[in-house]
Amino acid sequence: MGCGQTFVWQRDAHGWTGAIGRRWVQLESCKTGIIARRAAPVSDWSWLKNYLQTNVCLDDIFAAFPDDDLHLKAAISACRGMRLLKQDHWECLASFILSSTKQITQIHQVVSLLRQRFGSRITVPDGFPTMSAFPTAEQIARLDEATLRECKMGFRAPYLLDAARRVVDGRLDLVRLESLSLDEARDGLMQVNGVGEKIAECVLLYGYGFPDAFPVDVWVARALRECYFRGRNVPLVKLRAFSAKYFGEQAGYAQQYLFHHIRTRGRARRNH
DNA sequence: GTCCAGGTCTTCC
DNA sequence: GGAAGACATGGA
Repeated sequence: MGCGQTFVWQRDAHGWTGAIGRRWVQLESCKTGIIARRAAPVSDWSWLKNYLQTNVCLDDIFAAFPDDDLHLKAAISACRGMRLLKQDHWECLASFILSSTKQITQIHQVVSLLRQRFGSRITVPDGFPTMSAFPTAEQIARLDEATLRECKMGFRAPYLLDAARRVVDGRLDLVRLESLSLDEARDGLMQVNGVGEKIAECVLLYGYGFPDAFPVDVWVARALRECYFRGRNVPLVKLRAFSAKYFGEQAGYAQQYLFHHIRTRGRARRNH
């Protein structure tokens, strides 16, 4: 949950607490799997299984990676079990619009402010802090730029507003993108002001499950240059072209493991 | 105080 | 079509 795909989960003494849609959830890993707790008893957990993509066999994913890639092998062993999530389309798009040139801790802050101020309150168990859902496109579209800027999102405010209004008035049909090819879906998302190739790929990977979406951000670019180009300053377009060919049909998973590995490795170094 | 962060857009050549 | 600068905010 701390792997940069989503910005809603908070770690506490019992694991991770967050909301999937309007459902408050607490997740705790144990030897046999994951313990999930909700505010009230439930019998149907299919929405959580879908979110966590528990039906995906990671060994099959790893088998599709390039043979004998020691960098990928190291990244996998550093965080074995990490999965790509299947998030809500709108929440994912909105969150990544807010992500450009912001540190991940700051994205969490902005998303948290947005939820608190404009999202609908959701039910939490007694004794737990209040929580709100991520505001819908309709809730955002009703606001103005100045109000959004109060959530510390700066120049990204008009971008978020543009996205929300496109979704509300139908110019952007987020459901329809599911049935398109990766290229077509990416083009669709990039109609939104403030959504470039990188943000579009993030949404298509974390919100739609396109297996070969491959966001190249500063971290992934750093990892690619270091691992596959001997640290040379290879331009972004060449890195993208290389990735599209090299990593294969499960490139998105390769990206996520490389991203997580280079970030956590850097953190470990700084702590020494 | 300075640098830079899960980028993108605009301007200028 | 590619390089350079602008854009808000705050963590490190």
